[in-house]
Amino acid sequence: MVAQTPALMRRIAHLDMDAFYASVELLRYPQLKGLPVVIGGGRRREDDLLAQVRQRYPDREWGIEHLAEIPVDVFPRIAGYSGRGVITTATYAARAFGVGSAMGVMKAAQLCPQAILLPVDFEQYRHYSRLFKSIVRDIAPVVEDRGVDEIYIDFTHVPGGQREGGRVLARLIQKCITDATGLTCSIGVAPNKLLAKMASEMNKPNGISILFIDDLTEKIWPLACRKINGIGPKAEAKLKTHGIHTIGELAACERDGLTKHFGKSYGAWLFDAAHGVDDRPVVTESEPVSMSRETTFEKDLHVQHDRAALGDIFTRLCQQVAADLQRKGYVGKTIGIKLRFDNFQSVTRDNTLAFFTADPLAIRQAAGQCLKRIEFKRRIRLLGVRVGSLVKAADAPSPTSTSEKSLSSAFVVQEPPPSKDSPYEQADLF
DNA sequence: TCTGGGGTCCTAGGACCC
DNA sequence: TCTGGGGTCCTAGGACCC
Repeated sequence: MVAQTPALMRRIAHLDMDAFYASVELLRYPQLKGLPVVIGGGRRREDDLLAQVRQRYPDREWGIEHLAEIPVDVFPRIAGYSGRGVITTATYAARAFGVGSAMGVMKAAQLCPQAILLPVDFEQYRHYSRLFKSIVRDIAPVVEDRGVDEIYIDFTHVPGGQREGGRVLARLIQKCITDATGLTCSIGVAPNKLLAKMASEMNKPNGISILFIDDLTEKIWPLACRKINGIGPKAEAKLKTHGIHTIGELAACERDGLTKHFGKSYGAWLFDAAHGVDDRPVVTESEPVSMSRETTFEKDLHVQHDRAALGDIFTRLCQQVAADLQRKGYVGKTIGIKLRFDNFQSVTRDNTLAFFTADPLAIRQAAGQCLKRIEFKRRIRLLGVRVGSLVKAADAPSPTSTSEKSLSSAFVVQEPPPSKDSPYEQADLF
């Protein structure tokens, strides 16, 4: 006798933390609640808050345990900022002024000069990221990571995951996260990831939206095409040239017409997306494909004039990416560089080695070869180093193995020659 | 007032091998 | 003399996402 499997509806949730970075900052600085606060502004250190408050209010003790008591007027205002950088998150009070993520800080300063500007603190955000994800996994184990503040959750087989289309479980998760962290999130539950992602945006902040496939025409089709995760600014603009603005208008297109103008693969995907079709599973584990480090300079640098500075930065990026690889236990064999010129044009070069490595010297050498293949006509704004074709260090073919003679010799040949000053000294770079 | 840093995936051409 | 395809790897660029 075989147990009868109940007919389960596929229910997928998308969970999005509300104004995540800014909300985490408000946990430390509750005195900023309700005020316009933006996070971002590049690497420039803000004035140390405690030093500032000690100077301005010298009549009492100020320690790390008093952060929540620092008067609001001590916090740096965005109007005093000059330099590069973009906003990563803004509180809802700041968003009311039109300030939003990915906006240049200087533009935000014009829209809302009184906004408080805080530097990013990834340590803190990672801590709360791990915390809320572990809370969710304790309730519903099938979770796909989509960055620090977003996840997909498969509700289908979770006890209670079917009740009210997922609303009951969504409410439970929302409550557990808020009780444990003080942070709020928005959750959308739908038949698939595509629709769940759109649903979670419908009722922000601290909202829940439940979507069934029958809601498609009423709730999805009136939305702009850009609301579909996977339609960016380029695709949106191209769709507009065909008179297609809403998802409903996209759904009215013929599949063949879309594949003709947008390519076989993307065109077919557009058609499916507009009809709410998406079979992608919730993927709980995945291996990294590449790791990289890049930096935008405070000022654009000149290849010859700033040669020494560029060389130092280049070496540091190689060391950083090597340290990342080693810390996480990966090695790679495609070493690449990325440059952005002052006109924002980007170029990349890469170089596939005969061996896997996580060694800063080997990376620096291979990346140096890439650099030689670039023609420098303009000042440089950004430099990056990337290592791809990753495998787990433990799974990598060993260069010393007797059965891998060719790899072994390649490894030796590629080792940069030792130098008595710095092992990174290389006259022909930059 | 120009536009961060970390990723993934796709395309398209060329080399090279069978 | 003319004429193959398929498969895989590598490289460069670009769209998109968080």
